[in-house]
Amino acid sequence: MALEHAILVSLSEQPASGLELTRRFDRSIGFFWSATHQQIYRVLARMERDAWVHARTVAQHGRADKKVYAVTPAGGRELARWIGSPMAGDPFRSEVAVRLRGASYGDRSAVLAEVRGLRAEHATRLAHYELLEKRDFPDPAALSGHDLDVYLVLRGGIRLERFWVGWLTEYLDAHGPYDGSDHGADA
Amino acid sequence: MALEHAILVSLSEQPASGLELTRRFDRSIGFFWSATHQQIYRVLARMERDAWVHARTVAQHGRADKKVYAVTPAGGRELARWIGSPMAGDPFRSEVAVRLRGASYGDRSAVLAEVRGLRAEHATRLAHYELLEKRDFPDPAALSGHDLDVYLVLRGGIRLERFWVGWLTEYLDAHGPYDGSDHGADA
DNA sequence: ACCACCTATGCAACTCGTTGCACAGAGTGG
DNA sequence: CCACTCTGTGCAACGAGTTGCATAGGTGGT
Repeated sequence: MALEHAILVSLSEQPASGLELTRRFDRSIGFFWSATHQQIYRVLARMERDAWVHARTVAQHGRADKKVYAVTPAGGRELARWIGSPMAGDPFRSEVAVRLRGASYGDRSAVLAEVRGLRAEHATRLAHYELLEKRDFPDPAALSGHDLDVYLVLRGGIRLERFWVGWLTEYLDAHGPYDGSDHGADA
Repeated sequence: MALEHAILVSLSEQPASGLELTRRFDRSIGFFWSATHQQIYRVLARMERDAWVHARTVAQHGRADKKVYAVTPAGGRELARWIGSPMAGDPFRSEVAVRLRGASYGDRSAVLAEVRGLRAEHATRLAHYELLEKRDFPDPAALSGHDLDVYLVLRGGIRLERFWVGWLTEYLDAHGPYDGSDHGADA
């Protein structure tokens, strides 16, 4: 549904091959949209068929040739059309929430341990994002246009990680009359 | 992947028919997991085949018969197993984020209008959740067990809606040198 | 009597996404 | 030279989820 458009955004920022796109989807774009390389290749093929992108084969130093994709005018029009189309809120689908709600039907202490691990992961990611923010956007007030958009999406990632850390902490506090530190391994 | 387990949680709380489950997935459970009735019927059939649930046909007043499903011991064991299995963080996949990042390739003012509408929706939902919190959980400190879990998941919904309202507000503030109020209709 | 609508269940076809595997060229180490 | 690994591209099969439609009984309006 939207992978095509995520790819159009990414290729508009900078043309890339399938594998390069895959790496982006494991990094910056991947903060809010993930995709495997197979899916990307398949969608790229369809987009090329529809003339939304155009491939240019590039011979490389020692490696295999790569096909570098760039957005065509038709692709740009499609992206602009989609950007302006009505926006639906993202459906929130959380396996974690299902588990938390069902915790009393399983091993509560195991769930608490998992939640501690999960909170640690989110805290790590949050720290990483905050580092990126400081490093890449020292003066947010000076930003505008696409740079500002990139910054604001990073801000969204930061806010989201804070949501997770906050919620999981509330969960642990409510269920654990223990202290916040771990007597065990994780966290 | 997890719809089976979401259904197990819901049926553990209270047995239900396919349509009743569908309504739950449009309400409380649906805050963090959505499913259409077709999908629910299909998964229920598979779960019955695997003996995770057992159906009892119930004749009704005037309406058509319904099949009320309840969790079997085997289903309870499966749920307990899943609850205790390693928990992966929920992948965050946001079409909204893709649009915000790509806004400069389309009509910026249209995006801003959409974002204002979206923020209004999230604010409405937040108010609704906060009402539920006050009405159903006047004394959270007294909760324990499954009731506490239900409350904490609602708290997650509240925190998530606050995330959305906060982020979208930051986006609008950064892009709109206008005031926060709307000269138009939404917001 | 007829039509429209509601509850309740379900099938079929399709899209989206994941997983596992394949293949080809090129560099690296034994 | 052979096996291994890395990059780069791709197919096939499957599972998850959505959309559209079908059916069957009951209820209420005209």
